[in-house]
Amino acid sequence: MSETPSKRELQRQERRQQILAAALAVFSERGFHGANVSDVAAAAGVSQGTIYWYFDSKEELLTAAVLSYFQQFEQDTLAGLEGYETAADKLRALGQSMTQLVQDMEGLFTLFLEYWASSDQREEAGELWAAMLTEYKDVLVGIIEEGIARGEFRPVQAGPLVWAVMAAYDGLAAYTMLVPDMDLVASCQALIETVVRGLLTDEQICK
Amino acid sequence: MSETPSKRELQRQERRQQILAAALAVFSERGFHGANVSDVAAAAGVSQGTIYWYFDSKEELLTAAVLSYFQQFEQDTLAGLEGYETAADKLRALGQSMTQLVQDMEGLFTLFLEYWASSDQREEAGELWAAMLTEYKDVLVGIIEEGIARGEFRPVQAGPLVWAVMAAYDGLAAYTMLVPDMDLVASCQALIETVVRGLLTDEQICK
Amino acid sequence: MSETPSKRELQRQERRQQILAAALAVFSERGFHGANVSDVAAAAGVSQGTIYWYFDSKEELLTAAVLSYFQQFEQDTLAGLEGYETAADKLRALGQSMTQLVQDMEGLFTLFLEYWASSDQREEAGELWAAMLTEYKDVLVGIIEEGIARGEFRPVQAGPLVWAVMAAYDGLAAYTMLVPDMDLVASCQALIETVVRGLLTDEQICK
Amino acid sequence: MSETPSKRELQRQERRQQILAAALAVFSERGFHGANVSDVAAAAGVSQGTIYWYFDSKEELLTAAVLSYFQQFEQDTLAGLEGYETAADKLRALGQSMTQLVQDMEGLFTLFLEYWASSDQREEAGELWAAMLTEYKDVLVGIIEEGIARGEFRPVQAGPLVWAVMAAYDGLAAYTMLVPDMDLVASCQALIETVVRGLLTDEQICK
DNA sequence: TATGAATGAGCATTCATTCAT
DNA sequence: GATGAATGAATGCTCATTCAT
Repeated sequence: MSETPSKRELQRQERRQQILAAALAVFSERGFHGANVSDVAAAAGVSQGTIYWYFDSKEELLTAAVLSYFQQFEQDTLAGLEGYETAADKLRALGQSMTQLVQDMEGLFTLFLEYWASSDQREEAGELWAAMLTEYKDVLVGIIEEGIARGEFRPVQAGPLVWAVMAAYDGLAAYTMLVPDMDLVASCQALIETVVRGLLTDEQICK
Repeated sequence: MSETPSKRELQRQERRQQILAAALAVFSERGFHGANVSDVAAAAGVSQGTIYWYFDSKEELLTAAVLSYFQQFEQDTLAGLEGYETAADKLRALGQSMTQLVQDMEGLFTLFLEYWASSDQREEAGELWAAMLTEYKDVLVGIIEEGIARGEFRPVQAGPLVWAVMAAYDGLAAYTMLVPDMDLVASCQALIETVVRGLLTDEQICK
Repeated sequence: MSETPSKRELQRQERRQQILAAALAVFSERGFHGANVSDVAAAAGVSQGTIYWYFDSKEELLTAAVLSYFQQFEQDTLAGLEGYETAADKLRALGQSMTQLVQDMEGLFTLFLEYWASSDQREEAGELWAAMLTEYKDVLVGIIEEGIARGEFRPVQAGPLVWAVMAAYDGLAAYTMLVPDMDLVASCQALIETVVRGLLTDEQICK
Repeated sequence: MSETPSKRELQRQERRQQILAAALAVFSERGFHGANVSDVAAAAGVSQGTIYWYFDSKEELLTAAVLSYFQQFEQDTLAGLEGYETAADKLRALGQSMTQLVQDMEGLFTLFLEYWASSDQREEAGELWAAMLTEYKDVLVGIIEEGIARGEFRPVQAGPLVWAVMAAYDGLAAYTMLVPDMDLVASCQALIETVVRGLLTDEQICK
């Protein structure tokens, strides 16, 4: 009845976060199939039963963990875009955020891949995922179209290109774990530079 | 008297292929974790035991299936490169092969993702993967460096860029399944075109 | 308030005993290899999973069952030694306990044999066994040495002889099942009597 | 039709021996359940199928191997009895043979135990085994009764005692593997000496 | 709320045995 | 005779999920 989220509710949220953090850590280390619920429970310092008090299934737990992580990332990143003038600079800034993300994620990325790839979840989770990616894509498309409008970029169809660029980052995250001597940062930079140059108008280049 | 490697051996190879094909089909449809060995056996028209006569484990079966598929692809693709003159055209040709691959693979790609992401294999199988990817990368790097030598491309560091492009294709394959309304072919083309343009020297662009 | 170790813990112990008893019964009837975990589960009135909640493996279950049985036997037997005066009488009393054991054990003994003989356990479990046997041996050695000190027995090296006597009982248990018309009790008595006489000093015999 | 066992037949016997030897080696090293038919086949340098050309089942293979070994032993041992005068000396001589056997057998003994203990075989194999043991027992009983007749031994019931002595040897063989620091030879000697003394008449001792 | 005990379906793998060649 | 390929029943064990306290 009270407006303040009762101490109970606060504790509940806290406990929930505690479990989510543990889940993220455990899943990203051992993979979704490799980790089991009791591992998460142990890492969170609660019993198996408690996990099911907060989440309906192992799958839902994973979804929640992944979402919470990405929502945080998205907020932080978009906020960091302020203060850049040209579309090219904005693209470069976003590129850096994504590079950072890819570096930080390590195991997390494997986890996402496995999660996508695992057959059962494709429906529900796929939609969530698609929504997040699309949101992200729209930001990038916006920047490019802005660049086109400003005469900075050639009049390309931004959408397909943006998908490819995002896919490249995700793919690179995967490669990192397979090809240890690959220079992740160099690849990210080479990509964004080449793409930005590919977008520039002839005037921008030939002036 | 005959040069042929004994009928037995032939039958053996045939049976092996039969199982590999079934494994590829079943795994790519139901995923590695989702499918069980008896599914594969049934699809191949043999008993479970027979699977183990030809492969040591479910995992090894997967590795063999995936590898055999890719080796075939690699051969075909590289053969198709003949007949193109400029580095830009070769890149475009390769881009088309990869686009085709990504389209064909559908379920296969999910499988590869799961395979990469799944925790156990990372060691042995990861190295196989890395080797294949590296081989591929070297071909692409060779083309770009040839382009640089011919004065067609700017003197970029080809390696990192190539990784990013390959990663983009793989990533797009994954996206396809998540974001149904994404235009895969358009993305592939936008990528390769933008990248090729990003590589061209100022002279090529401004002439 | 209560000293009792929580109802939970009590139930846990009870359940554990219940499973151990079932395991002993099932294993001794069908042998370790012949019986399967679900047999034990059924006999204990629990599910297979529950077995694994209490024991790590089928093998560990066997070890625990066998140990619990023997520890009980050891306690009972040693307690029964009180009240005998001469070393010879003590030996005879122990001999009777062991005879009784051998008679009761029937299937159990087969199980123990299989357990010893089965290759995997030799390491860990073998040590447990060795410890138990050694403990037992020391008791017998103590009695004989006491007899020597009292001038009742000749000054023999007790250790090796005791091993042989214990081995004889175990061997007889095995023979019982192979040679149905063998008179187990007579053999046990003949053995202990002959050995006791063999131990007596010349004075004891010739007086 | 020919009396001479045709070359075919000779080869067959040879091959059979070859398999028996391999079986004995493999089974005694890995145990009956631990070893599989293909292990034996590999050790014998033949294919699995061949094993079944010579033996009906894994079990029959084991039986044949064990029997062939023991029959050899029995022959050798009994032959060695000639040349001893007193019953006591004969007992001691037999004791030495058995000690030797127990030492040589190592893994073989484990094998026998496992074989006995394993539930299925008890019927057929048990009888074989019983027959062999009984034969052996009768020899020992004969010696003791001869000693009694000669006035060397007390008029004991030889049968039960002999079973116990034989059981002791078998038991010691088992113990050897469990209790590494047990002195097997000392135990065997202590046993036979104590038993022989236990058998001697008062006159023999007090004279 | 939280616990830990209980469940039981599900699955990879082994291996004695058979059989076409 | 001999081979090696094929079979398929059998089983230990895992783990997401449920439930009595």
